[in-house]
Amino acid sequence: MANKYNHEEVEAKWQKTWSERKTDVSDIGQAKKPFYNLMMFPYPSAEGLHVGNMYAFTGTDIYGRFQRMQGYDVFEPIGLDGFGIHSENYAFKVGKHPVEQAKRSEKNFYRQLSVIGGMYDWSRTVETYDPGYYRWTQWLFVQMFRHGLAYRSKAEVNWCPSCKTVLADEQVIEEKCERCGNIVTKKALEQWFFRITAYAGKLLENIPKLNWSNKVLTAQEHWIGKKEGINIKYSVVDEKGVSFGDVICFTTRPDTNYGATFVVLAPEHPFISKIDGVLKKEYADQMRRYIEQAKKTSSQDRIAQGRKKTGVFTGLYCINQLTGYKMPLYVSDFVVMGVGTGAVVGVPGHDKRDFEFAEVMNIPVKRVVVSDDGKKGDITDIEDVQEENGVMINSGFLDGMPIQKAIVTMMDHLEEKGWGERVVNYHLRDWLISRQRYWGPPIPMIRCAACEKNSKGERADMPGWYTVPEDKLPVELPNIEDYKPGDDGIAPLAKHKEFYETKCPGCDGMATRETDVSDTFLDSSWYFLRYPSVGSVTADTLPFDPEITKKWLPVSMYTGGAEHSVLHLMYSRFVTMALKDWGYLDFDEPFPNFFAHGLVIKEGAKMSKSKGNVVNPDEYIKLYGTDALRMYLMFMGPFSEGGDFRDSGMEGMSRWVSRVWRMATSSLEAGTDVVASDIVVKGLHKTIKKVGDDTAKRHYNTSIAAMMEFTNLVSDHGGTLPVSLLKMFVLVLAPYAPHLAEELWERCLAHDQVGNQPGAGMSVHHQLWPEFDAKYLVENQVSMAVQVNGRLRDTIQIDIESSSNQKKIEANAQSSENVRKYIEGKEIRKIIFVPGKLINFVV
RNA sequence: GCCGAGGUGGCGGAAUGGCAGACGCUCAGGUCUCAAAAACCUGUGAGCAUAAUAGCUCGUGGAGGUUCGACUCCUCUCCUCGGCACCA
Repeated sequence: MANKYNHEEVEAKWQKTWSERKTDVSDIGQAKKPFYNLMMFPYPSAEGLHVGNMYAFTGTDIYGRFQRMQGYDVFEPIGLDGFGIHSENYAFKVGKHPVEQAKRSEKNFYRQLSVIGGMYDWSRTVETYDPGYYRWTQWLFVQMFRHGLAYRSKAEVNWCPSCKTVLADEQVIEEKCERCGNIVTKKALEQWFFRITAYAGKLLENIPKLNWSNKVLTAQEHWIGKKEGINIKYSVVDEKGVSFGDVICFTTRPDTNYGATFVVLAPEHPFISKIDGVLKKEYADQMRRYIEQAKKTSSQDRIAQGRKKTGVFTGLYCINQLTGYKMPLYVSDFVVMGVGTGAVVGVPGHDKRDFEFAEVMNIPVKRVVVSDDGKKGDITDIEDVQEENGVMINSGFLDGMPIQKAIVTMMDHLEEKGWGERVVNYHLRDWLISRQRYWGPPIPMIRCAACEKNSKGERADMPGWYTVPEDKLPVELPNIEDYKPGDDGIAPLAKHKEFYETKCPGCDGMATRETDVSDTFLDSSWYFLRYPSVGSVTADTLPFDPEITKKWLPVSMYTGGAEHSVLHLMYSRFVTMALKDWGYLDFDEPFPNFFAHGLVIKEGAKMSKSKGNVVNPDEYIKLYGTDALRMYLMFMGPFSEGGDFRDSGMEGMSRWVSRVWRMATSSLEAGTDVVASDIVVKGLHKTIKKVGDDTAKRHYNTSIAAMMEFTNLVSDHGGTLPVSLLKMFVLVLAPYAPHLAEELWERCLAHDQVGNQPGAGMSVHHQLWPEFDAKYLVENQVSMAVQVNGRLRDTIQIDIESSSNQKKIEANAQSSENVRKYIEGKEIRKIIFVPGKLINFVV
């Protein structure tokens, strides 16, 4: 059965051969035209490689192989993002120690990755849980601290009072603990943060320079969320006019300030502790009770429960200088401390949330006349509300002004008067690094109580804190048995004296190590810098080699899922910018080109274990082969959109692979006897062009369709090709079906030079992409559409030379019986002529 | 609520403002076979109509508009999916 394609045999043969011949190992040092083709790091969290991973990797790999055939030295690395909560949770689930499970996952993942046909450089893998890697993750933390970008602050964590444990967001399901079902509350802990907000401006500013899809760029833009506004200062008094200091409110709409009727503070606002002792007892008690209550529920929970906004009056007032109005000062948990200044000036006539509060608290509603229509200037339309409540109208000096102009005018006015100051705020929050968990790199910090007392420390603003000296890195994660997250939000490592007891780098006295580990997003925020340097002479002394980095970075093309639009991509950009500012890099954007691929679904439904419709690539590879699966995945739909995996479609692709095999083998058997018709030669050149153009654009589905059209054409014209043409087709096929193409290529070479076994350097994957000859793209004859009033009435065949001769085509078209039927006896008012395309008679 | 993407045959999906439905699946019929599978061939948007695979009408979520001509551009609208969200 020489004519039956044996995918198992062929694919195994080439995987072995490529590995032996180091076909895909990049020459990092000597490369002339480096092309760093990177896909997002997979995290080996579950049973193994998911078909979604394979989809992403295949789409990336085809691009890498195509670029290599364009003459680039392509480096396509692979590794595992194996630290972090996903891997840890999976280890718990299967009852294995995370260290042990990591080894098992690694083995299984690498086995699967080695059979999906990717051109991975297996000599340079990266695993985030490898001490040789996380040593440098810790080094990065140390740099952040030294440059003032790491600091400590209180932050809320999810807390299950029943399990007495900290939960990750994904373990909180509908406000309940995923394990015991109890309501999850919030708990404030001192934790480490990275000051990513210091780079908010730069992160935003660079966005137009990035060649990313709009979707991802706008997501980043919104996430950074630049807001230009003004901080307005209000003096606070009691009913007798005694001064209590100032409260500052941030607003983006100062033009509505004539309508301001109240001010609200967040429960955590520092002003509250300031006034607590001096307030009238009745107000102070009420306020304390309210704040106590508010602390127990997070704002997300309140929204989810649809609770009405409520608050407490402090007995104090803020003076609105514009109107002289005494605005009552409230405390309410709908105001969030982390947003703006943590204090809001309430304009119920122009803001829906302010209105809701005013309604409940019985606060008057005033509206301001701005905007061109002279009626309202508004974010939220609450006209109907206005009628019911008989609100006051206040025009002020902005009467009738367009909103944008009114905002600027008011800002100028407030600044002139010294009542406010223009500020820029961002939605972006600082990056919470600490995890009260086991499976991550220990944060490389040491705290010394003695130094703290004496106000000594590595940084003046953080007494008592020292970084672990660089030559003592890594701080290795000890292999402990009680690795599960424990009581009272204490990290597992905090129960191990032998781990946390250490000497103070400052005073040499007794000190303790930080026992939280870092966020898994930190691991993946710099891995792309490590890959090219793996195995270099400097790999043990530097996180990344300067020479190599200069040559290979930034990443030429980054491919991954749009679900990482904000977090991973933002963190990587931030880390890169910081490293540049510290002098380690000479570029500030890690991924100038990023392609977001779509998601795979199964028979119209999302894949999930509970539905039992998860596609395991292993089974399909066994049944149909890697190449057929690769091509089917790419054929399902546009790579940018994802696709619907259907078993019947998989069968179809498998059939086509067999057809290609038969076409090729029978062509080789027929040998020199085959003469290709013009139409086949033309078809081949058209296919080369089409597949080349579409692959570059990552329109893999239409590339494959074009290849199918070609094999259909061959089948209609004898079914065989001369070997010289077959070789060109095999080259076009190579990025998509690397094993099949390599096998056919070898056979073609053997056919060309009988008796000479092709050598290692002859791999189809080291060949250049075939050039099409433009002369074959030109048709002798074109078919032109003949329309009457825009409706198709006939098509005519015309020589290419005459296809732009309007006179001739008019005559030709009018001789058509069907066309005559529609124009006979009518006056032709106009003729639209598109050379080579159509002619349209307007009657 | 806000932002983004998208709605095309039985299905997945093709179409620089110029012949809608490429390619594949499905289904039906046929060839081969004792039979089946595989393979190959033919057909497959709906409707009208025909000796005819001559021709006609409708048709890209819906309603309008621009245009000789609209899946494609504009306005409004409905629905689906994804992201963000008391952001002041």
